[in-house]
Amino acid sequence: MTHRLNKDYFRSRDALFLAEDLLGNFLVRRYENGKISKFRIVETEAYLGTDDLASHASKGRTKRTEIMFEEGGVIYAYLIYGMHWLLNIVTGPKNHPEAVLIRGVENCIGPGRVGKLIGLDRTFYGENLETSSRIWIEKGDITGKIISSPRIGVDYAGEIWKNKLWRFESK
DNA sequence: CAGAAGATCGGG
DNA sequence: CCGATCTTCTGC
Repeated sequence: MTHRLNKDYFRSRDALFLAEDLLGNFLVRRYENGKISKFRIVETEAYLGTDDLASHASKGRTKRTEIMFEEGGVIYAYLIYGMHWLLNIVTGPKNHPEAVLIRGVENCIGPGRVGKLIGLDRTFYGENLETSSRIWIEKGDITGKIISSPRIGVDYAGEIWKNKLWRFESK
């Protein structure tokens, strides 16, 4: 028996809460050939609102970031360094730009690796996690303890934001 | 319109 | 430590 997390789950809490709460849940991918794979989420980061200078949403509403302003429960996928697709889950209510970056799943650490693992590309931008037939999140149990630390690769965001302990790992 | 930098990764 | 590789944003 499995339990697919619905839109209410993603829109009713902020990215900071959900980044930690998503640990232990399963990222589920149904590939074109029908094969279904489930990956336990073990590392995440929260990007919160327009003030957070590490968040793309701090640039304002653009064609790239507009999905972050939508109601939680959809995917924000984007290409970084010309070769890595990163998976983000939009959270919170509409017009409240937040997202959780999936940095690692069991046996596969690194946001670019996760994107490659599940075959992420631009067509996943805006995908609805409640209704999609190819990607969704299922309830799982947390194992071990959770540690938090500064987010990776955001030194450009300034002292306030780069030092936020908004990266979460289940050990 | 040109140039720089990026929520990264793998190889040497 | 450096190159890959391309989108996005900034400045002139």
